[in-house]
Amino acid sequence: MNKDTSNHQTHRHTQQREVILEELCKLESHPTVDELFLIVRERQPRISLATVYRNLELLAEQGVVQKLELAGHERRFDGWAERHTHIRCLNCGAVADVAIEPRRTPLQEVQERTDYRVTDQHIEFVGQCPECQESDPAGKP
Amino acid sequence: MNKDTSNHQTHRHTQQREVILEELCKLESHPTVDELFLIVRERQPRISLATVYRNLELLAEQGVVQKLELAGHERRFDGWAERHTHIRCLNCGAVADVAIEPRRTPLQEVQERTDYRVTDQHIEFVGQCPECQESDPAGKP
DNA sequence: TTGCATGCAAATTGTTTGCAATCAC
DNA sequence: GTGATTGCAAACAATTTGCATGCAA
Repeated sequence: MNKDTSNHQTHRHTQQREVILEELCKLESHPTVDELFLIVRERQPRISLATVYRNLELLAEQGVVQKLELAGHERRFDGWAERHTHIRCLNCGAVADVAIEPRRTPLQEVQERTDYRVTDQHIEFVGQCPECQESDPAGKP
Repeated sequence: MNKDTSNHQTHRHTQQREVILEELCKLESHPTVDELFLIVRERQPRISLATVYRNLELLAEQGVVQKLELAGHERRFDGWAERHTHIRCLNCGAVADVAIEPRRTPLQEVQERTDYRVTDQHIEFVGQCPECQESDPAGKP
């Protein structure tokens, strides 16, 4: 949990990390870790699932890719690192991008902008509660 | 996945179900299943975690309570069944309500309305993708 | 040569399921 | 009585971790 503020980590450039990033960026499908693992394994047959997890987390921490933690579903990753809005299909679970600013997000507006039949939205804000701010006035935990 | 349209289920009125609902409604904390289990167990010492899961799912299906599936976190339940916006603390994980209409949800607006230090938002829409709509023109799966 | 990164397997966590016993109707 | 519901334990799925080995710098 404790991040060094002076961010001079020695991250090595490994085959595995490169292939994972490359394959993720090729996709528009916002794959799950397992899906990406299967794809990467075609180029790196000895790679392990744990390595894919570890590298995706690391790349997300660096802001190179984006981690999507969708309501009640497995983690997915997005080669497009900028925060943007997603839409998930109730039936097949597919996740797609929605071209909409997060500032105004009415359900109907999304409906108009996609070919989805939009039925629900999950909106959650994250921050520091008043109690936690007191015990940590600085900011980052 | 197949719901009978004519909704004449024979739901029995059990002690367990009653206590679960009662204790959930007493709380404003949006407890996890496990948290609620511990509370309920004080009144029903022999109750099992599986029963709490089963009943909460059932009550949520009936629209009596609300199931919260928060980005990347354990399931939580809310005795207030109407859909509304939540905010979660980065540090302690506590989930609170935000008095704001889901229609307009800018991060700053939430910031103004709560004592949180708001740092992020997760917005996800759910619906049926075009492909799934074709194979199921009716609506509900 | 040094220590970060990997592969593998085992551990964890949250949730679901099978099944015999129980209890509401 | 009958079938929905329970408790229990085992199964499951997604993710994480420990550790000896490997490989980039």
